Amino acid sequence: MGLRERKKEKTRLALLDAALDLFLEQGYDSTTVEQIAGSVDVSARTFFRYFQNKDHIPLWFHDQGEETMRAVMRERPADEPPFTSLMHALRAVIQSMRESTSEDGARFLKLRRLLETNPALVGKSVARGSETERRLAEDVAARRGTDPETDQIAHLIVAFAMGVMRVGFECPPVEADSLHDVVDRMETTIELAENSLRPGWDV
Amino acid sequence: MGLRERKKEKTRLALLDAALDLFLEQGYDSTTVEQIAGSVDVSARTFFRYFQNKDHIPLWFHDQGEETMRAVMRERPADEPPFTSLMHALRAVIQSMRESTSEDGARFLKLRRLLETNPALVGKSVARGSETERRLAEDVAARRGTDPETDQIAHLIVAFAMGVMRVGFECPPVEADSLHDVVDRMETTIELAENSLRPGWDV
DNA sequence: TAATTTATGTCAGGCGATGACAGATGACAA
DNA sequence: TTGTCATCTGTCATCGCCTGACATAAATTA
Repeated sequence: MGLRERKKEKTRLALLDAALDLFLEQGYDSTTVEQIAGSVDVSARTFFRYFQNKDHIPLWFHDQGEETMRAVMRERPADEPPFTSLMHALRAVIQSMRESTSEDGARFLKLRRLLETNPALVGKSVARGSETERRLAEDVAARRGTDPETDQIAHLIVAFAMGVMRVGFECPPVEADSLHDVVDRMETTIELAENSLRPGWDV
Repeated sequence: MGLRERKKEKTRLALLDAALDLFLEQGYDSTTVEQIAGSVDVSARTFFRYFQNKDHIPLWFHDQGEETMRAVMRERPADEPPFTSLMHALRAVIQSMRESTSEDGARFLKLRRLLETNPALVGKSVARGSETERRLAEDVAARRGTDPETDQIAHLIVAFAMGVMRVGFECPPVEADSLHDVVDRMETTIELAENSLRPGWDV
């Protein structure tokens, strides 16, 4: 990895951390992009070269999560019920969080604190999830050998799975959460969901 | 109803219709608030007195839907399983659509066409739904006599119900959809969901 | 070292959104 | 009808997000 790439990665993380800290200090809305960029000695224009827009700061982990989930989905056996595969994918996401560096873990916890104090951001996070949902529905439909446009069951499977994910991450909104707690709770939520569904509903 | 109120309602609908038509003609992003306001002979500032922001145009039906759902939820018997009540509430929403004026019906169909051509708007629509979801979860928790902050099942019930709603409304994205088709499909989706869940899961 | 690629800063500008103020318009009572 | 009051509206100024265009500086490659 050349100097150029290392510098870029460094700047990206610096912007991310500066933004998260500023958001938590003085609120999301009252923090301007100029402030974020300024505290890393970078122009505002450059900020937008690293993040598509201001919202992408609190949503950057979504991209990681989606990538992980889809990768796992491709690896699961083709004859496994899709919802089961999705739950495995979910477990993989939290597993990768468990194995993440302490810096990434800290970022995630900051993010959670940010989302708890700012419901509007939860909405934006969910909005981003809807794109993920569409892509996952395509994956599921492909596995089921159906048309992703018309296969309601495929969409329902994914919608339920993402619902499980959201509930696991967001509820209950513990104040001083540890990464470990989040992970454990997700496991609980998954079991709850699996017990709620009729066996074989997603074949 | 005085002249003042009638005028306001007229302006609101005029803005709504003008906006929807412009969005469909030239795209959501390339339509400015100034254009919308201009085509109704109103200042841009006034637009923002009728709609909180540009996004509220495609999301105005959400408010109606949420109101209907929560009203139905309050009327359902307290000992009915919450998910069942939510499905009744969903049916009430589409029933109210069935009974709506032809103008309102036309607006809804325009909206659907708009959402189909603009995935980003689906995201924003879902984002708005997340607030609804939180409020509904509080209602469900209240009925279950639990703490809405910690009752994961309440959140899961609502998350599943809203998933059913989204799938019913959005999938499949029929080109020239009639209001009747949308309504029928929602009924199918509801039955699909009810058959997927284990009886008594939501008590 | 020279040539090429890529990242950054600066500048100008559009668009969404809000506060403040003044003028127009409908509501209402004398 | 008239005058008062509440409310709606337009104008203006301003902020913040975001983008395109261009020049400069830095890293890569030959």
